[in-house]
Amino acid sequence: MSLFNNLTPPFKDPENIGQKHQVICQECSLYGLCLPLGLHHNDLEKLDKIIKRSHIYKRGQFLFRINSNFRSLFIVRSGSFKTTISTNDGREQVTGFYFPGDFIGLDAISQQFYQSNANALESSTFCELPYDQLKEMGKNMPQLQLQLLSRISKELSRDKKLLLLLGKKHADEKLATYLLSMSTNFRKRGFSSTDFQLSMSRGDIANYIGLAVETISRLFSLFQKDGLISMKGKSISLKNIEKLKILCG
Amino acid sequence: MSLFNNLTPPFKDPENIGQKHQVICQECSLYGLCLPLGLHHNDLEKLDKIIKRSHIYKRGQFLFRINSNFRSLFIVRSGSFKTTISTNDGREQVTGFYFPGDFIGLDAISQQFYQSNANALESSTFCELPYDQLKEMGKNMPQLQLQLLSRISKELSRDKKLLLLLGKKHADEKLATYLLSMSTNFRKRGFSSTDFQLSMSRGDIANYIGLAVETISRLFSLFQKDGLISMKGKSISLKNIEKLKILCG
DNA sequence: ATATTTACTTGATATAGATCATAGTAATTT
DNA sequence: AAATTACTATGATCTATATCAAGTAAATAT
Repeated sequence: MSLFNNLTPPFKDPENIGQKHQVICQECSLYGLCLPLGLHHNDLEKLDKIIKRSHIYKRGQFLFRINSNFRSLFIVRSGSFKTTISTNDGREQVTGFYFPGDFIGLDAISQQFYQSNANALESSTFCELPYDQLKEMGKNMPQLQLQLLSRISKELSRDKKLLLLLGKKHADEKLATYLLSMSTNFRKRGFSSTDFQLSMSRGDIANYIGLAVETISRLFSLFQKDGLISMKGKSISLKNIEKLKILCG
Repeated sequence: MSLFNNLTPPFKDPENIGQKHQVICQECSLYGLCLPLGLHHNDLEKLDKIIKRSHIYKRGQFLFRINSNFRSLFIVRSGSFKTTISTNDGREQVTGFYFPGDFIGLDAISQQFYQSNANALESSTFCELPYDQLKEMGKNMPQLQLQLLSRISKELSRDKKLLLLLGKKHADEKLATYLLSMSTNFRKRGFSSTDFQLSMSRGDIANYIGLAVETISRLFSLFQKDGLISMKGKSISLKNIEKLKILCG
């Protein structure tokens, strides 16, 4: 279980479904990272009413599948998710990892359908925002619209950097970049930027940054030998952030 | 010069700078492809007033550079543009090609600064939308906000597909995918989907889809030998779209 | 018109990282 | 607790595509 699971009230019993999940936005620990940021009290209460809060989704469980009808945007509450798309013959690409406060489904807004599959990397929860209602509310809440625009622009900018990574970086640069971006993810959420748990498998990391699993394994070993990191299973500790930054390219 | 240059009033004399460019939105041939779509007459007139219409930018000329202050969004009026980002040591990645009606700069909305370089692939013109004014107008024009959101979501979805291409597709699949996406670009703008001029160099194509120029050259030769396409310089004719579609993966 | 630069093509060779093979380890199910 | 399954590590080998080399064609400058 990743540290992210501690961001919202911890769910000690994974079978404890449907309870304690109705935390309102004002009392949510994600408040500072999430959509409501900057909304007035009244507006926040309205938004609060259209948000559906999920029970726990277990590892592998799907939030939505590609080409299914687009109805809602999702915001991660606890845990983490990945999105994937595939070629016709089944080669799969991980197109994003999502952590508490992140939006999932933004690329579906312009079409009728979801543009990827989304599933949980670990036991996770999320908030669901029915898009029709959100759209309606947005008409009288410019601040909400701007937040949405800003979030989607942010993801676009992230993906452009990923294009550079996939297109031009070497294996070691890819992994260093990935580790530092995870480090930033944790720091922004108030956790240690040097010691954390990766919620995704080596396979998912490899896929996301365009490498084979074996290459990732070898690089982790190499990085450890060079004193850049130390790791045990999914726990990792960044030992030389400066060197990692240089390695990023 | 690409066919796209004929979309708006053709500029026969490339030195004819500052003339004939003040076409209003209502009379612009891009109307159906562009931002104003769905706006009421009054709103359109307001929008029209904040739009600055550019003179001709020559091949290579920059619209903006990475890390410079974000002030405006741009919409291609004629010609075409590319955006690029680089590693520290100067390896460059083309992150997008932009054609008439396309927005440039959407990934800068959430930051203070442009996230890429943008320059013209050929003699081109654009409309400039000062973002502060656009934001202000959006508060009273939900339709405008939704258009913007839809456009940015569309680009996000395009980039996700590009991640799949860069991460998982083979060289021939990459090129086939690229050619068909160009074909769609032309079709959507009312041109032939089988016969067109590529405004970008082999080098730009290669870079965009993560290959070496030499590989592109070889593949073009191979595709011609196999009767998939025929081409002379930058003019290309798709001879077997069905086979190309199968090749896409 | 001619020179010079830049873009493109094709062949020969090299290599980064994939794939294959095997074994160990951790997680999950029975 | 044992058995099955999924994940991870590491060595050996292979291959798709990059890089290097050299010539041709096209574009731009003189």
